[in-house]
Amino acid sequence: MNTIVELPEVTRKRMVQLLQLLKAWPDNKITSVAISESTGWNTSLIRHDLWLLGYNKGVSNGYQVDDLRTAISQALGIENKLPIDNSEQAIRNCCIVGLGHLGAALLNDEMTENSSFKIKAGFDSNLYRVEILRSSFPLYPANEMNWIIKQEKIEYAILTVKDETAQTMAEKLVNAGIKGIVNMTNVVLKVPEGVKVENLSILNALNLVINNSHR
Amino acid sequence: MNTIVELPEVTRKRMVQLLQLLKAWPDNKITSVAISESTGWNTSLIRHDLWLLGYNKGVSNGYQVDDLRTAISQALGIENKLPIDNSEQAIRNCCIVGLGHLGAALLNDEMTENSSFKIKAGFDSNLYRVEILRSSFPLYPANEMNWIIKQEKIEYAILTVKDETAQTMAEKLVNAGIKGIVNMTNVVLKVPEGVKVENLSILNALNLVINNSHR
DNA sequence: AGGTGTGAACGAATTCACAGCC
DNA sequence: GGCTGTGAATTCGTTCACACCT
Repeated sequence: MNTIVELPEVTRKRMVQLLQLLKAWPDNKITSVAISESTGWNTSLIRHDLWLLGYNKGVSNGYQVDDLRTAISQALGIENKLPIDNSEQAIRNCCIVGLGHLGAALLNDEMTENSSFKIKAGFDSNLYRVEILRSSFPLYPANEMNWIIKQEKIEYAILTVKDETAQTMAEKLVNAGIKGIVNMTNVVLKVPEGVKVENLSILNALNLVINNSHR
Repeated sequence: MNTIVELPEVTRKRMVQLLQLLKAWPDNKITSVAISESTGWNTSLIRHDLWLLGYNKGVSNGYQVDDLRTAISQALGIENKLPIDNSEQAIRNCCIVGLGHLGAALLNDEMTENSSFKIKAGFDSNLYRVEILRSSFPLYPANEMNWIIKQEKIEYAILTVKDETAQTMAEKLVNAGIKGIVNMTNVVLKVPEGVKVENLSILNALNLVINNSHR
């Protein structure tokens, strides 16, 4: 048996991905071997992750996809809902900060469809953008960020401002009570402990994808 | 002394970020303590990383920012150039696959300015998009991907198609000889060993940024 | 046979500790 | 005193090995 202890970050990362794999899985059965073939993770690692997470309903010929999905979702607190399922569940409100090219690309709900996230607002310090852009949720000038975030109970932000203003904006978000930031800028953000940052800089990713294996 | 061995992936990741930090550093001197304050990494970890990478020009009162920058760039093969510097250097060609909201947001060069990357092409299977979108590099229908990639010597791709076609497109990219993929879809891509994938799914990032620390 | 659950064994990454330098 | 370079010690993550199930 395994005590309810904080899951390691690496495991969480894999489980979030596994959830995506399961979402698109054709069959209703899956084995650690099959997962391994799709992901490259060692079969023991997969079983071990599942074990850490407290799941032990696997039978000798694999896992039940639906059951595994809901188990992982619950363990991670993700509530990755199926399109049909409209059960009452925690909605996590988020916002987009910076409506330049990248931010403006996120102005429709499609990304968060069937997820437990809901985009409630977009912000930009450029009033023109705020007025001219069309979106499926309201846009506001950046100076209204603080009270809107509080009023709308927004907990997470997607940061798509330009590098120069990234740190300043992050600080404003933190002051407004934001709990997590998806950072699409190239900047290494400095945030107080307790605020989680996930870095998604495309340029940094390109730099990491360079393959200088000497072989 | 330290033999020229493959750098661990974690170290590479930190170094790419450190490079960004140095790029914006106001002073020309920096210490491991200062880096730690900005990034949260333990000071020993920073020194250790630098050591792994073979750098040992730090004096007892810190590092020379410019020198450290070029050293890291070289060690990683990144050639992170300063705006002024127009030295001859390896250009890494890349392309954007999928010109939906996200892909269309990347149709100008600004992201790769001052980097060693150059976007040479955009692809989409929707001919209408290919014709109507404006960009600072040519756009092509997806079925011309293979020969354009070869002709233009494109090595890296940013994948911004919708989830349903992600795996198929990735396979086409691999067949065309692509070496690395920045994967902005939610799909866990299955690629042959030797092809590097960096996952940048915004939705997955949101799921990871959820903070269920029980404290 | 082909699968899971689980702890132990192993390997990788981080932190500690301290000598040496300015 | 405050800093780096570096190996050793420690912590953390992955893989192995095997009992058990169907």
